Amino acid sequence: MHALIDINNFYASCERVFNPVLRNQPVVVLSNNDGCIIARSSEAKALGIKMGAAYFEHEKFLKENNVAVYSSNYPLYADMSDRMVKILNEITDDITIYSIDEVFADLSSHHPSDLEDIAHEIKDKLLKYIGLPVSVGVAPTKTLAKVANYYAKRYKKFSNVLVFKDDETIKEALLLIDVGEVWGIGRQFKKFLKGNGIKSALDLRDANETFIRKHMTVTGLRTVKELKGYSCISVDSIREDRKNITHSRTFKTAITNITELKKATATFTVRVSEKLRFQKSAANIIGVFIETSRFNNKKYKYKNSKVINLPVPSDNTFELIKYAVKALETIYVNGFQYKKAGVMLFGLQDSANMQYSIFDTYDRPKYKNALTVLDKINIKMGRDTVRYAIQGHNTKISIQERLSPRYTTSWNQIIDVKT
DNA sequence: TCTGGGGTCCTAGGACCC
DNA sequence: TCTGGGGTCCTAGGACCC
Repeated sequence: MHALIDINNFYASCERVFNPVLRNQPVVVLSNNDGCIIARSSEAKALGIKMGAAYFEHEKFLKENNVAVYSSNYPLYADMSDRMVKILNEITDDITIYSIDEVFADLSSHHPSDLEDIAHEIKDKLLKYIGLPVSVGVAPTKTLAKVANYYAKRYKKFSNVLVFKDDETIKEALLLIDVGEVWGIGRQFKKFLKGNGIKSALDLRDANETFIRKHMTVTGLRTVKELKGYSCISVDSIREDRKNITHSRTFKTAITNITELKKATATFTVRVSEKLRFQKSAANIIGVFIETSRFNNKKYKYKNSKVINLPVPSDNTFELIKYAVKALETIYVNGFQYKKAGVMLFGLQDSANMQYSIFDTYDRPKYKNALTVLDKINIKMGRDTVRYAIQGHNTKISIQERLSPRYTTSWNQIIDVKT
Protein backbone atom coordinates (compact mmCIF):
# COMPACT_ATOMS: atom_id res chain seq x y z
CA MET A 1 0.00 0.00 0.00
CA HIS A 2 1.15 3.50 -0.86
CA ALA A 3 0.49 6.66 1.08
CA LEU A 4 0.54 10.14 -0.37
CA ILE A 5 1.18 12.82 2.22
CA ASP A 6 0.42 16.27 0.88
CA ILE A 7 0.55 19.54 2.80
CA ASN A 8 -2.62 21.56 2.35
CA ASN A 9 -2.03 24.90 0.62
CA PHE A 10 1.66 24.53 1.41
CA TYR A 11 3.10 28.03 0.89
CA ALA A 12 0.12 29.74 2.45
CA SER A 13 0.23 27.34 5.40
CA CYS A 14 3.95 28.04 5.93
CA GLU A 15 3.25 31.77 6.18
CA ARG A 16 0.61 31.02 8.79
CA VAL A 17 2.84 28.93 11.02
CA PHE A 18 4.92 31.94 12.01
CA ASN A 19 2.17 34.50 11.89
CA PRO A 20 -0.86 33.13 13.76
CA VAL A 21 -2.81 36.33 13.15
CA LEU A 22 -3.34 34.92 9.67
CA ARG A 23 -5.05 31.82 10.97
CA ASN A 24 -8.55 32.93 10.14
CA GLN A 25 -7.66 35.29 7.35
CA PRO A 26 -7.43 34.44 3.66
CA VAL A 27 -3.78 34.21 2.53
CA VAL A 28 -2.20 34.14 -0.92
CA VAL A 29 1.43 33.75 -1.98
CA LEU A 30 2.82 35.29 -5.16
CA SER A 31 5.26 34.00 -7.76
CA ASN A 32 8.58 35.63 -8.48
CA ASN A 33 8.36 39.36 -9.16
CA ASP A 34 5.06 39.27 -7.29
CA GLY A 35 3.55 38.39 -10.67
CA CYS A 36 0.97 35.64 -10.21
CA ILE A 37 -0.94 34.06 -7.36
CA ILE A 38 0.53 30.60 -6.91
CA ALA A 39 -0.81 29.52 -3.52
CA ARG A 40 -4.09 30.20 -1.76
CA SER A 41 -5.44 29.31 1.65
CA SER A 42 -8.84 27.64 1.62
CA GLU A 43 -10.51 30.96 2.48
CA ALA A 44 -8.79 32.55 -0.51
CA LYS A 45 -9.98 29.72 -2.73
CA ALA A 46 -13.49 30.23 -1.39
CA LEU A 47 -13.31 33.86 -2.52
CA GLY A 48 -12.92 32.54 -6.05
CA ILE A 49 -9.28 33.50 -6.54
CA LYS A 50 -7.83 31.35 -9.30
CA MET A 51 -4.48 29.60 -9.35
CA GLY A 52 -2.02 31.52 -11.55
CA ALA A 53 -4.12 34.70 -11.66
CA ALA A 54 -2.17 37.89 -12.35
CA TYR A 55 -1.64 39.81 -9.12
CA PHE A 56 -2.03 43.28 -10.64
CA GLU A 57 -5.49 42.35 -11.88
CA HIS A 58 -6.64 41.30 -8.41
CA GLU A 59 -4.79 43.68 -6.15
CA LYS A 60 -7.85 45.77 -5.41
CA PHE A 61 -10.10 42.79 -4.84
CA LEU A 62 -7.59 41.25 -2.44
CA LYS A 63 -7.38 44.45 -0.44
CA GLU A 64 -11.14 44.78 -0.23
CA ASN A 65 -11.45 41.25 1.07
CA ASN A 66 -8.70 41.58 3.64
CA VAL A 67 -6.52 38.96 2.00
CA ALA A 68 -2.95 38.74 3.32
CA VAL A 69 -0.51 38.79 0.38
CA TYR A 70 3.05 37.44 0.49
CA SER A 71 5.96 37.17 -1.92
CA SER A 72 7.24 33.61 -2.12
CA ASN A 73 9.80 32.84 0.55
CA TYR A 74 11.48 29.70 -0.76
CA PRO A 75 14.15 29.35 1.92
CA LEU A 76 11.34 29.20 4.48
CA TYR A 77 9.28 26.71 2.49
CA ALA A 78 12.27 24.49 1.75
CA ASP A 79 13.17 24.38 5.41
CA MET A 80 9.62 23.49 6.45
CA SER A 81 9.69 20.77 3.81
CA ASP A 82 12.90 19.38 5.35
CA ARG A 83 11.25 19.28 8.74
CA MET A 84 8.28 17.40 7.33
CA VAL A 85 10.63 14.81 5.81
CA LYS A 86 12.48 14.34 9.10
CA ILE A 87 9.25 13.69 10.97
CA LEU A 88 7.99 11.26 8.33
CA ASN A 89 11.26 9.36 8.47
CA GLU A 90 10.70 8.81 12.15
CA ILE A 91 7.23 7.38 11.57
CA THR A 92 7.86 5.14 8.57
CA ASP A 93 10.77 4.12 6.38
CA ASP A 94 10.82 3.91 2.60
CA ILE A 95 9.65 7.39 1.71
CA THR A 96 10.12 9.22 -1.58
CA ILE A 97 10.18 13.01 -1.62
CA TYR A 98 8.06 13.76 -4.65
CA SER A 99 7.88 17.55 -4.46
CA ILE A 100 8.42 20.30 -1.95
CA ASP A 101 5.06 19.52 -0.34
CA GLU A 102 4.36 15.89 -1.24
CA VAL A 103 5.85 12.64 -0.05
CA PHE A 104 5.02 9.07 -1.05
CA ALA A 105 5.48 6.40 1.58
CA ASP A 106 5.51 2.68 0.85
CA LEU A 107 3.51 1.16 3.68
CA SER A 108 3.76 -2.44 2.47
CA SER A 109 5.68 -3.47 5.56
CA HIS A 110 2.82 -2.44 7.80
CA HIS A 111 -0.18 -4.61 8.63
CA PRO A 112 -3.31 -3.52 6.71
CA SER A 113 -5.25 -3.03 9.91
CA ASP A 114 -2.67 -0.49 11.09
CA LEU A 115 -2.78 1.77 8.03
CA GLU A 116 -5.56 4.01 9.27
CA ASP A 117 -3.73 4.60 12.56
CA ILE A 118 -0.44 5.35 10.81
CA ALA A 119 -2.14 7.82 8.48
CA HIS A 120 -3.67 9.63 11.45
CA GLU A 121 -0.37 9.59 13.30
CA ILE A 122 1.30 11.26 10.32
CA LYS A 123 -1.36 13.93 10.13
CA ASP A 124 -1.41 14.62 13.86
CA LYS A 125 2.35 14.76 14.30
CA LEU A 126 2.95 17.09 11.38
CA LEU A 127 0.35 19.49 12.74
CA LYS A 128 1.62 19.24 16.30
CA TYR A 129 5.36 19.40 15.63
CA ILE A 130 5.61 21.89 12.78
CA GLY A 131 2.13 23.36 12.55
CA LEU A 132 1.38 22.21 9.01
CA PRO A 133 -2.01 20.75 8.03
CA VAL A 134 -1.71 17.71 5.75
CA SER A 135 -3.92 15.24 3.96
CA VAL A 136 -3.08 11.56 3.70
CA GLY A 137 -4.40 9.16 1.07
CA VAL A 138 -3.62 5.45 1.22
CA ALA A 139 -4.26 2.97 -1.60
CA PRO A 140 -2.77 0.02 -3.50
CA THR A 141 -1.04 2.25 -6.10
CA LYS A 142 0.35 5.78 -6.19
CA THR A 143 -2.30 6.94 -8.66
CA LEU A 144 -5.06 5.64 -6.40
CA ALA A 145 -3.35 7.17 -3.36
CA LYS A 146 -3.59 10.49 -5.20
CA VAL A 147 -7.32 9.90 -5.64
CA ALA A 148 -7.70 9.01 -1.96
CA ASN A 149 -5.81 12.18 -1.07
CA TYR A 150 -8.10 14.20 -3.32
CA TYR A 151 -11.13 13.05 -1.32
CA ALA A 152 -9.35 13.31 2.04
CA LYS A 153 -8.54 16.95 1.34
CA ARG A 154 -11.93 18.03 0.03
CA TYR A 155 -14.55 16.37 2.18
CA LYS A 156 -14.83 17.26 5.84
CA LYS A 157 -16.14 13.84 6.85
CA PHE A 158 -12.76 12.23 6.13
CA SER A 159 -10.86 14.72 8.33
CA ASN A 160 -7.97 14.69 5.89
CA VAL A 161 -7.33 10.96 6.00
CA LEU A 162 -8.69 8.33 3.62
CA VAL A 163 -7.59 4.71 3.27
CA PHE A 164 -8.97 2.73 0.33
CA LYS A 165 -9.70 -0.66 1.85
CA ASP A 166 -11.80 -2.48 -0.73
CA ASP A 167 -12.58 -2.51 -4.43
CA GLU A 168 -16.11 -1.23 -4.01
CA THR A 169 -14.92 1.98 -2.32
CA ILE A 170 -12.35 2.50 -5.03
CA LYS A 171 -14.94 1.97 -7.74
CA GLU A 172 -17.28 4.51 -6.21
CA ALA A 173 -14.47 7.03 -5.74
CA LEU A 174 -13.39 6.65 -9.38
CA LEU A 175 -16.95 7.00 -10.62
CA LEU A 176 -17.40 10.34 -8.87
CA ILE A 177 -14.12 11.96 -9.92
CA ASP A 178 -13.54 13.77 -13.20
CA VAL A 179 -11.01 12.12 -15.50
CA GLY A 180 -9.04 15.37 -15.60
CA GLU A 181 -8.33 15.07 -11.88
CA VAL A 182 -6.41 11.83 -12.34
CA TRP A 183 -2.64 12.10 -11.81
CA GLY A 184 -1.04 12.10 -15.26
CA ILE A 185 -4.07 13.43 -17.13
CA GLY A 186 -3.44 17.05 -18.08
CA ARG A 187 -5.37 19.56 -20.14
CA GLN A 188 -4.78 17.98 -23.54
CA PHE A 189 -5.54 14.41 -22.59
CA LYS A 190 -8.57 15.48 -20.60
CA LYS A 191 -9.97 17.11 -23.71
CA PHE A 192 -9.09 14.12 -25.84
CA LEU A 193 -10.58 11.59 -23.44
CA LYS A 194 -13.81 13.51 -22.97
CA GLY A 195 -14.14 13.79 -26.71
CA ASN A 196 -14.06 10.01 -26.76
CA GLY A 197 -16.68 9.52 -24.07
CA ILE A 198 -14.24 8.87 -21.25
CA LYS A 199 -15.47 11.26 -18.61
CA SER A 200 -14.80 9.81 -15.17
CA ALA A 201 -11.75 8.12 -13.69
CA LEU A 202 -13.80 4.92 -13.77
CA ASP A 203 -14.34 5.32 -17.53
CA LEU A 204 -10.57 5.62 -17.90
CA ARG A 205 -9.92 2.57 -15.76
CA ASP A 206 -12.24 0.53 -17.95
CA ALA A 207 -11.14 2.01 -21.27
CA ASN A 208 -9.71 -0.09 -24.09
CA GLU A 209 -6.01 -0.49 -23.35
CA THR A 210 -4.93 -0.65 -27.00
CA PHE A 211 -6.75 2.59 -27.66
CA ILE A 212 -5.08 4.27 -24.68
CA ARG A 213 -1.64 2.93 -25.61
CA LYS A 214 -2.06 4.20 -29.15
CA HIS A 215 -3.09 7.73 -28.26
CA MET A 216 -1.44 8.29 -24.90
CA THR A 217 1.71 6.19 -25.16
CA VAL A 218 2.91 3.87 -22.50
CA THR A 219 2.58 6.65 -19.91
CA GLY A 220 -1.19 6.73 -20.33
CA LEU A 221 -1.37 2.95 -20.23
CA ARG A 222 0.48 2.93 -16.92
CA THR A 223 -2.10 5.29 -15.48
CA VAL A 224 -4.87 2.90 -16.53
CA LYS A 225 -3.05 -0.05 -14.97
CA GLU A 226 -2.56 1.90 -11.77
CA LEU A 227 -6.26 2.71 -11.60
CA LYS A 228 -6.86 -1.04 -11.84
CA GLY A 229 -4.61 -1.59 -8.87
CA TYR A 230 -1.40 -2.70 -10.59
CA SER A 231 1.47 -0.63 -9.26
CA CYS A 232 3.70 0.39 -12.16
CA ILE A 233 4.69 4.04 -11.79
CA SER A 234 7.92 4.81 -10.02
CA VAL A 235 8.97 8.29 -9.04
CA ASP A 236 12.39 9.72 -8.32
CA SER A 237 12.95 11.73 -5.22
CA ILE A 238 13.57 15.41 -5.90
CA ARG A 239 16.66 14.92 -3.76
CA GLU A 240 18.19 12.83 -6.52
CA ASP A 241 20.70 14.62 -8.70
CA ARG A 242 19.06 16.61 -11.46
CA LYS A 243 19.57 15.69 -15.11
CA ASN A 244 19.23 19.30 -16.24
CA ILE A 245 19.70 22.52 -14.33
CA THR A 246 17.98 25.78 -15.26
CA HIS A 247 17.93 29.23 -13.83
CA SER A 248 15.72 31.83 -15.43
CA ARG A 249 13.89 34.97 -14.49
CA THR A 250 11.27 37.31 -15.81
CA PHE A 251 12.49 40.88 -15.52
CA LYS A 252 10.32 43.39 -13.75
CA THR A 253 11.35 46.01 -16.30
CA ALA A 254 12.19 44.94 -19.84
CA ILE A 255 15.84 44.93 -20.89
CA THR A 256 16.64 46.62 -24.19
CA ASN A 257 20.40 46.34 -24.55
CA ILE A 258 22.90 43.52 -24.67
CA THR A 259 25.08 44.85 -21.85
CA GLU A 260 22.30 44.43 -19.30
CA LEU A 261 21.36 41.09 -20.78
CA LYS A 262 24.96 39.94 -20.41
CA LYS A 263 24.91 40.85 -16.74
CA ALA A 264 21.74 38.85 -16.21
CA THR A 265 23.04 35.90 -18.23
CA ALA A 266 26.27 35.88 -16.23
CA THR A 267 24.34 35.91 -12.97
CA PHE A 268 22.12 33.04 -14.14
CA THR A 269 25.25 31.13 -15.10
CA VAL A 270 26.69 31.70 -11.64
CA ARG A 271 23.50 30.25 -10.15
CA VAL A 272 23.40 27.14 -12.33
CA SER A 273 27.13 26.52 -11.77
CA GLU A 274 26.61 26.70 -8.03
CA LYS A 275 23.83 24.17 -8.22
CA LEU A 276 25.99 22.05 -10.52
CA ARG A 277 28.93 21.91 -8.11
CA PHE A 278 26.59 21.38 -5.20
CA GLN A 279 25.40 18.11 -6.71
CA LYS A 280 28.97 17.30 -7.80
CA SER A 281 28.20 17.19 -11.50
CA ALA A 282 29.73 18.67 -14.63
CA ALA A 283 27.85 19.79 -17.74
CA ASN A 284 28.49 18.89 -21.36
CA ILE A 285 26.13 21.42 -22.87
CA ILE A 286 25.12 24.95 -21.95
CA GLY A 287 22.07 26.73 -23.34
CA VAL A 288 20.89 30.33 -23.18
CA PHE A 289 17.45 31.65 -24.05
CA ILE A 290 15.97 35.13 -24.26
CA GLU A 291 12.42 36.22 -24.98
CA THR A 292 10.11 39.19 -25.10
CA SER A 293 6.86 39.25 -23.17
CA ARG A 294 4.51 36.48 -24.17
CA PHE A 295 1.69 39.00 -23.89
CA ASN A 296 3.11 41.20 -26.64
CA ASN A 297 1.63 41.56 -30.09
CA LYS A 298 3.12 39.19 -32.61
CA LYS A 299 4.95 42.07 -34.23
CA TYR A 300 7.00 42.79 -31.12
CA LYS A 301 7.61 39.18 -30.18
CA TYR A 302 10.96 37.43 -30.36
CA LYS A 303 12.35 34.39 -28.69
CA ASN A 304 15.40 32.36 -29.38
CA SER A 305 17.83 30.00 -27.76
CA LYS A 306 21.28 28.68 -28.45
CA VAL A 307 23.01 25.63 -27.06
CA ILE A 308 26.75 25.10 -27.15
CA ASN A 309 28.52 21.79 -26.75
CA LEU A 310 31.46 22.20 -24.43
CA PRO A 311 34.79 20.71 -25.52
CA VAL A 312 35.22 19.22 -22.07
CA PRO A 313 32.53 18.71 -19.41
CA SER A 314 32.80 21.58 -17.00
CA ASP A 315 31.64 22.85 -13.63
CA ASN A 316 33.79 25.95 -13.93
CA THR A 317 31.85 29.19 -13.65
CA PHE A 318 34.59 31.23 -15.34
CA GLU A 319 34.47 28.98 -18.36
CA LEU A 320 30.69 28.58 -18.42
CA ILE A 321 30.15 32.34 -18.36
CA LYS A 322 32.30 32.70 -21.48
CA TYR A 323 30.21 30.18 -23.37
CA ALA A 324 26.95 31.63 -22.08
CA VAL A 325 27.89 35.11 -23.27
CA LYS A 326 28.98 33.70 -26.61
CA ALA A 327 25.62 31.96 -26.98
CA LEU A 328 23.79 35.14 -26.02
CA GLU A 329 25.64 37.13 -28.68
CA THR A 330 24.52 34.74 -31.40
CA ILE A 331 20.82 35.12 -30.58
CA TYR A 332 20.58 38.73 -29.44
CA VAL A 333 18.73 41.00 -31.82
CA ASN A 334 18.65 44.71 -31.25
CA GLY A 335 15.35 46.54 -30.86
CA PHE A 336 13.27 44.17 -28.73
CA GLN A 337 12.03 44.52 -25.18
CA TYR A 338 13.39 41.46 -23.46
CA LYS A 339 11.31 40.28 -20.52
CA LYS A 340 12.85 36.95 -19.69
CA ALA A 341 16.13 35.08 -20.01
CA GLY A 342 17.68 31.96 -18.65
CA VAL A 343 20.61 29.60 -18.67
CA MET A 344 20.34 25.82 -18.87
CA LEU A 345 22.84 23.03 -18.37
CA PHE A 346 22.41 19.63 -20.01
CA GLY A 347 24.29 16.38 -20.26
CA LEU A 348 25.25 16.34 -16.62
CA GLN A 349 27.68 13.75 -15.41
CA ASP A 350 29.55 12.91 -12.26
CA SER A 351 32.32 15.47 -11.89
CA ALA A 352 34.58 12.96 -10.12
CA ASN A 353 34.93 10.83 -13.26
CA MET A 354 35.41 13.44 -15.93
CA GLN A 355 37.09 12.58 -19.18
CA TYR A 356 39.52 15.37 -20.04
CA SER A 357 40.65 16.27 -23.52
CA ILE A 358 44.30 16.13 -24.51
CA PHE A 359 43.83 19.44 -26.32
CA ASP A 360 42.45 21.14 -23.25
CA THR A 361 44.18 24.43 -22.59
CA TYR A 362 42.57 25.11 -19.24
CA ASP A 363 44.45 24.75 -15.97
CA ARG A 364 41.56 22.92 -14.30
CA PRO A 365 43.13 22.12 -10.93
CA LYS A 366 43.91 25.79 -10.43
CA TYR A 367 40.32 26.82 -11.20
CA LYS A 368 38.98 24.05 -9.01
CA ASN A 369 40.81 25.47 -6.01
CA ALA A 370 39.63 28.98 -6.77
CA LEU A 371 36.01 27.88 -7.13
CA THR A 372 36.11 25.90 -3.92
CA VAL A 373 37.23 29.01 -2.10
CA LEU A 374 34.64 31.19 -3.85
CA ASP A 375 31.84 28.81 -2.93
CA LYS A 376 32.98 28.74 0.67
CA ILE A 377 33.08 32.52 0.94
CA ASN A 378 29.69 32.96 -0.69
CA ILE A 379 28.08 30.29 1.46
CA LYS A 380 29.51 31.81 4.59
CA MET A 381 29.11 35.51 3.79
CA GLY A 382 26.06 35.49 1.55
CA ARG A 383 25.32 35.00 -2.12
CA ASP A 384 27.43 37.07 -4.54
CA THR A 385 29.71 38.43 -1.82
CA VAL A 386 32.43 37.65 -4.33
CA ARG A 387 31.06 38.05 -7.79
CA TYR A 388 32.25 38.05 -11.37
CA ALA A 389 32.93 41.46 -12.88
CA ILE A 390 30.58 40.85 -15.78
CA GLN A 391 27.66 40.45 -13.36
CA GLY A 392 27.89 44.13 -12.51
CA HIS A 393 26.57 45.49 -9.25
CA ASN A 394 22.83 45.47 -9.73
CA THR A 395 22.34 41.75 -9.56
CA LYS A 396 18.91 42.07 -8.00
CA ILE A 397 16.90 40.96 -10.97
CA SER A 398 13.52 40.21 -9.47
CA ILE A 399 11.41 42.10 -7.03
CA GLN A 400 9.71 40.78 -3.92
CA GLU A 401 7.95 43.50 -2.07
CA ARG A 402 5.93 41.43 0.34
CA LEU A 403 8.48 38.99 1.65
CA SER A 404 8.06 37.52 5.12
CA PRO A 405 11.17 36.98 7.28
CA ARG A 406 13.24 33.83 6.85
CA TYR A 407 12.10 32.63 10.24
CA THR A 408 14.02 29.38 10.28
CA THR A 409 17.12 29.81 8.14
CA SER A 410 19.98 32.11 7.34
CA TRP A 411 20.70 33.05 3.74
CA ASN A 412 23.52 30.52 3.49
CA GLN A 413 20.96 27.81 2.93
CA ILE A 414 19.66 29.45 -0.21
CA ILE A 415 22.10 27.56 -2.35
CA ASP A 416 20.48 24.17 -1.88
CA VAL A 417 16.87 25.18 -2.25
CA LYS A 418 15.13 22.85 -4.64
CA THR A 419 11.50 23.43 -5.39
C1' DT B 1 2.72 49.46 -16.37
C1' DC B 2 2.04 44.88 -14.44
C1' DT B 3 1.22 38.16 -16.23
C1' DG B 4 6.54 32.35 -12.29
C1' DG B 5 10.06 28.77 -12.30
C1' DG B 6 11.93 24.23 -12.63
C1' DG B 7 11.67 19.69 -13.80
C1' DT B 8 10.63 14.57 -16.22
C1' DC B 9 9.39 11.11 -19.73
C1' DC B 10 8.10 9.47 -24.35
C1' DT B 11 7.93 9.23 -29.44
C1' DA B 12 8.72 10.03 -34.28
C1' DG B 13 11.80 10.82 -37.58
C1' DG B 14 16.30 11.69 -39.47
C1' DA B 15 21.16 10.51 -39.78
C1' DC B 16 24.16 7.15 -39.62
C1' DC B 17 26.22 2.37 -39.11
C1' DC B 18 27.16 -2.51 -41.01
C1' DT C 1 9.64 -4.41 -63.68
C1' DC C 2 12.72 -5.08 -60.07
C1' DT C 3 15.83 -1.62 -55.22
C1' DG C 4 17.27 -5.55 -47.80
C1' DG C 5 17.36 -5.78 -43.07
C1' DG C 6 18.51 -4.48 -38.72
C1' DG C 7 20.30 -1.58 -35.60
C1' DT C 8 21.82 2.91 -32.64
C1' DC C 9 21.93 7.65 -31.49
C1' DC C 10 20.23 12.20 -31.40
C1' DT C 11 16.85 15.84 -31.33
C1' DA C 12 12.60 18.44 -31.42
C1' DG C 13 8.37 18.61 -29.76
C1' DG C 14 4.61 17.33 -26.97
C1' DA C 15 2.72 15.69 -22.99
C1' DC C 16 2.86 15.76 -18.00
C1' DC C 17 4.18 17.09 -12.89
C1' DC C 18 4.74 20.41 -8.74
